[in-house]
Amino acid sequence: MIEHVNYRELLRTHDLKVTEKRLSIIEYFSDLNKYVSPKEVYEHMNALYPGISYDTIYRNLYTMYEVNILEQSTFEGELHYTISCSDHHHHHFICEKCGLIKVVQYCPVEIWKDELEDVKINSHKIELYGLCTKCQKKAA
Amino acid sequence: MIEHVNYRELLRTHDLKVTEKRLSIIEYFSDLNKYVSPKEVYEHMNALYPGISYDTIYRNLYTMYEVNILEQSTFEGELHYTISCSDHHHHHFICEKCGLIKVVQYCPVEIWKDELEDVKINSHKIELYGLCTKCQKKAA
DNA sequence: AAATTATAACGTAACCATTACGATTTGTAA
DNA sequence: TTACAAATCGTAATGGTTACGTTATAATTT
Repeated sequence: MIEHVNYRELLRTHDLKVTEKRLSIIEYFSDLNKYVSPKEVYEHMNALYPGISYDTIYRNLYTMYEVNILEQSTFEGELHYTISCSDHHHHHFICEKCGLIKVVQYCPVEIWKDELEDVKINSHKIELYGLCTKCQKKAA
Repeated sequence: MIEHVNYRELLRTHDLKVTEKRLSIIEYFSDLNKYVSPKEVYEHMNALYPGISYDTIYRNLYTMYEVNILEQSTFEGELHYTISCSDHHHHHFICEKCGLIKVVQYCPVEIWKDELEDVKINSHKIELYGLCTKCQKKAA
């Protein structure tokens, strides 16, 4: 998780102008620790800034994804974003019920590179799905 | 890859009526060995059966996915399908250039279960992306 | 083989997430 | 504080997907 310290700095680092809306979006994500859809972001932002444009939401989400402030994933056909844990390679467990994220460290990409020696692996996507501790208890 | 043998049988096994369109869709996939979008399937089918309904394409793709004749994946925000290699657990390498699929055997799901002992892992998604041998040569 | 019934396909429009765009406002640097 | 580039607004368009009443076809029964 990115440190709270200074969202202004975070945006400046990536040559993005520091705007109210952007700060507000980052703040929304900062303690969320789950993937949310643009719609959810829109609803949150529209409460704070009534009449905010879709354009502002979608473009900012994508822009911040491009510079690695956010992570993007497609879940059931829809885009979802979460704040980026930018400092090291990792993957995610995602709770199917509540969307909670847990970071997973182990990554066997080197093993796959051996298995597929004739192709060039540029990237990979790994996601684990299931129920978090809380949602397991609720289900029982 | 499912054996060519008998697509009729394949459909009957899953309590699906054997129709021309369905046979034709399976035939289209049978030697393709890559993920394609519904649009691509539509274009192929519309050439064979001019005026074919979107409904027929989308519903059949989804139906055949449900009974595991096809596999589904989301790539750049769009659904994609390929014929299912239904007989064993595996994952895919997908060529970013031409869409070619290679099957990957190794799967570390047990390691992840150890790492995340407090959650219940129900499923997982693993995909490797890069360039196949042919597309590497073309690029050079 | 004909009749019956359940499922599939047709034709078309609606839905909905996402994107586009000209006009306006705001942030930043000179 | 002026000027310019970038961001936001407001709104409409786009495009993949789904919905649905009607018609056709496959499978089952008589």
